[in-house]
Amino acid sequence: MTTPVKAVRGTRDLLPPETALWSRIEATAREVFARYNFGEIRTPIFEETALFSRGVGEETDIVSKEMYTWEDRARAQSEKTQSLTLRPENTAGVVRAYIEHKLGESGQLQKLFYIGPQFRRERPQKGRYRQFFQIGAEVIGPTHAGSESPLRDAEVLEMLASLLDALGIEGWTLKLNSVGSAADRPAYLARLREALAPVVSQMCADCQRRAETNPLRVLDCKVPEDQPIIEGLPRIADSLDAASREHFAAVCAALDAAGVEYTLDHRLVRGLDYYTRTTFEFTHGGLGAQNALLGGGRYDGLSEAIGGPKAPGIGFAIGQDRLVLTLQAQQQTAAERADACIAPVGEAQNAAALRLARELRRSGLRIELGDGSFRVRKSMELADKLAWQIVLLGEDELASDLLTVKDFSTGVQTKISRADLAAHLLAARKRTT
RNA sequence: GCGGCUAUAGUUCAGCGGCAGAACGCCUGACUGUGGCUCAGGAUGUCGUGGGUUCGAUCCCCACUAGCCGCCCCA
Repeated sequence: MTTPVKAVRGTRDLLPPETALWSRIEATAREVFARYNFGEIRTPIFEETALFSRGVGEETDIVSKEMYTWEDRARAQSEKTQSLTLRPENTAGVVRAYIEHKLGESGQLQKLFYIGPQFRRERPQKGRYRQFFQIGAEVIGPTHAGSESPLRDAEVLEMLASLLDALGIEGWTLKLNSVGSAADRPAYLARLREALAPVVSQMCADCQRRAETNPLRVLDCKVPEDQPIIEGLPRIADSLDAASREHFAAVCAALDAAGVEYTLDHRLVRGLDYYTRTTFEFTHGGLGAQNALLGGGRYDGLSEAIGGPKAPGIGFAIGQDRLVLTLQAQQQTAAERADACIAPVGEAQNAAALRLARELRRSGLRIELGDGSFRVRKSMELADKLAWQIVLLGEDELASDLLTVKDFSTGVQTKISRADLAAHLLAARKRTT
């Protein structure tokens, strides 16, 4: 026997009943996005590698070691090979599409959402997969369309709070920070390096490494002994120019007015180079080491970084896998039941049963169809597992047009005329769900 | 990429250097057109893969693979 092929590391199959939860999350997200007047965008699963190296940043972990990249072969002698990459995130692709289709020329703010798989070659863990699913949105446009307005930041954050509430996620925390403009960043980094130089030798090994490779990440360190040192380091907030500071204050004021709760976290640092000014993360305690439900921020210079016009924007990506984990921990998902199971009593009633099932399904009912080769006892057992009610279809029923209907939740068995059956089952559904 | 733990029935998990186990689930019957509760029976495994030690390995050792936990990073 040949060895069976298995799903590759870090990927998995999603099966019922879990997929019902995935669908519900997507449906809720679409509803909420619609209320904020966002439209859907679908970008390709793979892009030119340069999009990510220039957009996300050559030095980020994502680009430097986590991308699925390959050389796509040339089709003809005259053609060159092309370096392609499975998208590790979707913001760069959306901004690429924004530039390519000259969406900025409309003069309108573009409000786009996406739902789809992303790929990063990390070591898999709970809540961290190599193919994972993000639900995200971007607000982007020319400055005169209001894309830089702090009100946009606040609206996006308020929308996220509403979405998590609509999904039934309990106990989330919004962490908020401003990492400053493209101009603020180098100035702050210089100050940070200066402050780190005399103290870094007293910090943990990770911090000593981070001080070299990515000093911002030192702020993220969780080692208790390092905390007093980190508290003494310069804060990003103190290095912001007046415009950034004012912008961030306006975001906070709008959130206060809307009644969205948040905590300021001056150490919140994001791992993608394109983030500027407002950055945020929604976390949930139940997720363990991967506690970020979603993350995002402003990216005022991304369009220009990949060759487009000035197009400030703000966006986020939600880890759908992590929403599923959180919701599963809150309430266990039960298999969904059909409204009714049509059970032909003998094989002679099979054809009539299919016809009845067709009628009921056309009225919008969820119907399981049994088999006349089953004994009634077995049909009852089966139906009780799959459906809320059973409709027995035997010789008597067909002759009289009065069908035997039993409701498993009450145990009550009645005779219902065929004409009234659909209405009866629909009414029962309102009670049971 | 680094460190640790784990891998046995469909599922959750016991187990022991000498015939492979439980619970739940599944199938059959008691009950030939009535489920749930009960009772009686039954089926199910390359014990993750490959090597080694041993008379003998599911068990001990090594490697690999995968999952989980932590680091890193992020969604």
